[in-house]
Amino acid sequence: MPPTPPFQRVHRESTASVITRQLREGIMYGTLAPGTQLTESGLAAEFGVSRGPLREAMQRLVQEGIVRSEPNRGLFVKELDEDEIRDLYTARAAVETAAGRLIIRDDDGSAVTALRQACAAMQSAAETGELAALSDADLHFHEVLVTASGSRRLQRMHQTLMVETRMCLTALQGTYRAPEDQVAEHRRIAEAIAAGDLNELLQAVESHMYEALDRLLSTTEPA
Amino acid sequence: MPPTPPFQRVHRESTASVITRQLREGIMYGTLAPGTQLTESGLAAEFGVSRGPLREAMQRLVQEGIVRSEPNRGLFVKELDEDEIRDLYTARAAVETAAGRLIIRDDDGSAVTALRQACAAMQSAAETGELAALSDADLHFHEVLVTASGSRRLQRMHQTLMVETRMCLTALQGTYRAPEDQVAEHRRIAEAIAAGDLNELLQAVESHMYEALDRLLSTTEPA
DNA sequence: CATTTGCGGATTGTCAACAATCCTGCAATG
DNA sequence: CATTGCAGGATTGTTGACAATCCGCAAATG
Repeated sequence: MPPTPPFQRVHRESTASVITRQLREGIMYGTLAPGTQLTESGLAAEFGVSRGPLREAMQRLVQEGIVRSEPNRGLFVKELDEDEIRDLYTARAAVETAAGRLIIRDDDGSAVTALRQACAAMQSAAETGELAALSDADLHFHEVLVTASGSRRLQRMHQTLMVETRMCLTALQGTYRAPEDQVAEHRRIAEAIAAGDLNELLQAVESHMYEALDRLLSTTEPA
Repeated sequence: MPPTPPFQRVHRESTASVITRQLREGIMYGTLAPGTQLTESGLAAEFGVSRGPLREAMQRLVQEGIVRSEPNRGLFVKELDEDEIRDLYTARAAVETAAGRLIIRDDDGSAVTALRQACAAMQSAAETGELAALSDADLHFHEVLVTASGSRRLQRMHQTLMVETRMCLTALQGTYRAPEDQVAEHRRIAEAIAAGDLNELLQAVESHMYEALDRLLSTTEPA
């Protein structure tokens, strides 16, 4: 065989994958509001494909949990009530805590560097006052955290959870808070990991999620 | 409306769901060995359905991560190499630890009772020497643990992980160890939760997973 | 007037056939 | 002898059409 062929394998994305991704983004950023019915024939026409591939994409989204299927009725964008949001952040705490533990156990220093960089990015976004950028940097931090753990399964789980998180943020735009605090919370997580302090990590993640939850649910209708 | 109609709502399971479940079980218990190709036409004929529903079932399994899809080539039962197994148990530790934490935080006592019952079931299976029953009771314990946490997302994640766990156990039948130790490890987890001792819980789960991993990987080809 | 009953429209569920793609083996070629 | 080109067979990818199911609404009924 040729010694280290410098080409990367071509991989054409399947139609269903493309559709899945597009729909997912639409749901994430609110183009497809929660509760919206996703009619197969309509969407198939929009994407310019048959109903077959589209149905496959739907199956994936259903299995991901961001689309709800009512048999013989239709598919709907899942709505997140208060309990669901609570559960979402519980699950996030679980995954991100585990990721932090793995980093503490295995890291050679690169993970901590990446986390501090992510914090710095948040910091500069906070200073310039760009809230959209700050929000992106926020999510990016958590992505870095879980990616750096090296666990594919944690990454997969987290990806799904982040889609739902983005759904929440999109639905409730305008829940501002002091950007400095926001940065500080993340820095606390990063430094807990850097210090290898497990208990501090647990508390940092938990309180971070609790803060976010509190912020989200206070704006929701209290009914 | 009639006062409390004594009938429960009928809900027919979709064909894709039935097929998904059957295939999943087949994979779990080794009827479909890792690496096996799952040909659509063949399976469709076996199930007596068209390829449409079967493809949908496949999509679900792919998204669950227990079936691998090679475009234009086919679908294959996913094989678990050493790193995958390590990652699997890492993820399990993450989920079950989180479940335990939730129980410590929220439980009214019923969860602890259920866990102790599960331990008792293991104990009696260990005493009578029925290894199959012991294995079932083992898995049942972990199911109870996560179910009692009350988090739907943790449950969903765990379900997938347990399918893969069962795959491992099926593939490597005959990795025996002292049943008493096996029971003891679970009891340690249950009692850590009962005592509300977080650090003990973390260590109990971690060492339990580490034991299981060690047992699994020692029998694998060391290549 | 309240309840039931049947119809119309729309959507999902299923199917069988067609097109595109890929692997296998063999023969042709240098 | 290694490589290339080319059918043959098989499998997946896609499509459009048909059947089954469900909802909403209006007419019929007591």
